[in-house]
Amino acid sequence: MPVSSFPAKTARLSSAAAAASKNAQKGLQTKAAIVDAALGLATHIGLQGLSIGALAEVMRMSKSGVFAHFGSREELQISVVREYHARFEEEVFFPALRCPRGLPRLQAMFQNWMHRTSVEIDSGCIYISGAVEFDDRPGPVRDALADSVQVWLAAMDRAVVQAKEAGHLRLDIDERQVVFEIHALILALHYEARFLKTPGSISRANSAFAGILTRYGSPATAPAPKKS
Amino acid sequence: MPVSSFPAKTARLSSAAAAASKNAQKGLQTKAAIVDAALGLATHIGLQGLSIGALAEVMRMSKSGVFAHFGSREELQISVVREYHARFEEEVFFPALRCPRGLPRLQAMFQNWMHRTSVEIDSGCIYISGAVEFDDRPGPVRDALADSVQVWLAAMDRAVVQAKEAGHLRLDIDERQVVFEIHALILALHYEARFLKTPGSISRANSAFAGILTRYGSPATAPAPKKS
DNA sequence: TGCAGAATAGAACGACCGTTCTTTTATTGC
DNA sequence: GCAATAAAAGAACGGTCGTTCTATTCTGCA
Repeated sequence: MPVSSFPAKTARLSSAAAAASKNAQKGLQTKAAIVDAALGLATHIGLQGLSIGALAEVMRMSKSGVFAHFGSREELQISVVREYHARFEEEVFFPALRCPRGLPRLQAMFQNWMHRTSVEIDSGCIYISGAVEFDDRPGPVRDALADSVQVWLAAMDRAVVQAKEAGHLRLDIDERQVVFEIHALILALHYEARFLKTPGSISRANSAFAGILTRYGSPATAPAPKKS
Repeated sequence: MPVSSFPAKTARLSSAAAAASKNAQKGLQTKAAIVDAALGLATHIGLQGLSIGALAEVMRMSKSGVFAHFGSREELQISVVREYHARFEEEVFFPALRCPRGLPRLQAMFQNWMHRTSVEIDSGCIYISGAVEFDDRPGPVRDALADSVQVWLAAMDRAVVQAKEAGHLRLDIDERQVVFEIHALILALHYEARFLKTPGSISRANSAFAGILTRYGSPATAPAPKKS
């Protein structure tokens, strides 16, 4: 069962689904290539820093040629957010679903998230940069960003609940609290490694996660060993 | 002295040194008022979003009138970072120094930090927005930002070491690890409260801090009670 | 009071921005 | 292969940006 049902209206249709349903017109694959390049730019310089002129230069196209695919800069930004969302799911969430419910899946989700964040130490993360850029700038871009993040955090919530149900985590804990603390580690890793360039941040995030599992782990179960 | 030749040196001289040496001329208090307004703007829209035109409008001055005080936009941004740093110290760090070393001071530092972050849920924090805006944009603004943050994190490090020396925290822990986890809570609070508008984030950060103290607290001492 | 020098205003610059409109080129269906 | 249509280019727009230059106003000291 996919994690997201809500953003799939029409624009999501035009990016992924339509490419498969109808015979792929030229324009759609060009648009996909533009979004891909735009995502590459936006991760480094942010959604606000993303300009159509710079994007056109990367694509070796004219500004108006790029622009025509989206109709507005805002729509371009939303397309980038959706593409990022899709890749995040593909890379972090879906593979973890193959692990059994409970602690194994929760650990897989964190490990995949960590792996992606580690890569993003060099490239940047638009869930983090976008949060800063749009935190008091209401509008559809902000909504797309916030919705994507909420979907992922809700998936983490469910994983924690399942770990409780499986007896892997204590029953009296608040799953939101656990997810808050895990989310905090990712944010700190990004901040300290990408901005401050503090060495050893990755292992600090990992050992803090182990600490969380120990603290919230079911007393029946042995404290989760760090394996693999 | 013309402001144009080497803006970085002359502008810095005219901000701090001249204020102490000569009696405060008119221009200096105007400059201070500009920096104050600039800080107010930058916390909301970021250091990148801060434009001289908008700042001039707020100050009811001409663009060139504002500009002349700094010589460059970059120098304006640096002045804002320095002002933010000074206020952060004044509000978070210095008051905590009146608490005795060890756990009380560490708790005071965290509480002051939390209080400031709680206010910044509405106004924004340039240590966080600046990190995103300048994380791969090298230069003096980035350096000023990173240095300020490092100074504060180093002060937190010292507080943890002192808490170990006082026997309040376990001796085998890495102080950097503790500070990493505390920093993480602040970042998550800012993210979830300011961007996602998740209710209850403040108390989640507080209870996570209590958990950190419990986990790293000296077994000799009773687990730190949540007081005040 | 008057004058040097600082502080501010005003206009203009080149550059880039998102967007619109028109024209040309490429692709598709028959 | 040709017409219909989609895709891309090109030029231009009004706007904002940081910055520069010159002119004006204000301030402090003799």
